[in-house]
Amino acid sequence: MSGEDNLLRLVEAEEADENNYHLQDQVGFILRKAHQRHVSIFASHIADLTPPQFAALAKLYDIGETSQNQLGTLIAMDAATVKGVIDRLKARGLVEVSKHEVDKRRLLVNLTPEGREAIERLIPLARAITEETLAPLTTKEAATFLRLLAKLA
Amino acid sequence: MSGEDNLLRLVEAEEADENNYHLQDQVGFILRKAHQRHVSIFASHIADLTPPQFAALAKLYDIGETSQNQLGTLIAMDAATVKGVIDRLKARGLVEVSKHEVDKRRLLVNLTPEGREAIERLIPLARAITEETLAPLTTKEAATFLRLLAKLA
DNA sequence: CTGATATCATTTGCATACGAATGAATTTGA
DNA sequence: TCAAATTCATTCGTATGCAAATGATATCAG
Repeated sequence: MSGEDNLLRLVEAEEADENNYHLQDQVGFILRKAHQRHVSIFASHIADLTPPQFAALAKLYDIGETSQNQLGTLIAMDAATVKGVIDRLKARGLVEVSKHEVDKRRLLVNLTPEGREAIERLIPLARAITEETLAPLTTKEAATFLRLLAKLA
Repeated sequence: MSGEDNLLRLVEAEEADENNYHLQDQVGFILRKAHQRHVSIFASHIADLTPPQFAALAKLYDIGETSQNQLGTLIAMDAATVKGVIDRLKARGLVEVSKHEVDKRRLLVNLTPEGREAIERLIPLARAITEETLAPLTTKEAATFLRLLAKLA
């Protein structure tokens, strides 16, 4: 085989690599799969609540009563989505809503005693979920990953 | 202030830290936000297709005709989800389906010429999407991030 | 060969997720 | 002050995403 042949092969290989699009290497696709895996782990530990519902309860537990819109901002949900989440939590008696006395546009949301009891019971499970999600990484890798992930989010 | 006071404060701080659950530090929550950001970037570059629809086209372009179920496995979608995605791509003339000659359970899916033209046109945009998604990271950080993310997915 | 098991696809029901449109209430600015 | 712009919430439409049930077909085991 001549040197020219080798060069030709190399050039063709580079072109093939450039022209080839591998879905499984794209950050968006892997991000979607990692998210799916996390949701699955979450469901295996906490069967009666979804991650968004848990997020709403956890944030209300953290900051106390707030408006539906503000809550949505804090847990990264748009107005339409947060409404559905709050409606379902309300139907289950975990949160209660009331009108803001001064600003009549606002809908205040707060935990009920049942909601408070629920989130206090679930937080230890949530810690286990985080741990299991990160289990494929070493402690050091997990710290690096979280740092970089936060830069992307 | 006595040494005992300092010790008490330290113990209280540690307890507070243990008892405090910060949603915004949990891998699941950040993963969800990073995924949201990616979808948003995707939509800003490719308005007429969703990431799952793009994934289906890209995989069919890569491997050629396959069954609906097999395609679902390759792009990480369950049977119910992939059916909806394929139905919509079919309605737009980007894929076509046919029955497997031997195994009558299987539904074969393939790109149409329009689908092939579309995915060839979109792949350069997809590269830009990946690049923009990873833009907050340096090249080295991005490589590290992708390696760790893949371990989680 | 045939009954049990497994696979492929579909359907239903529920839960995010978001764009766009709408209406009510508030704030701003000329 | 008052019209314009903004904010808060709701509704509608579309698109994942998954569990569970169902039906059709194929494979396996005795």
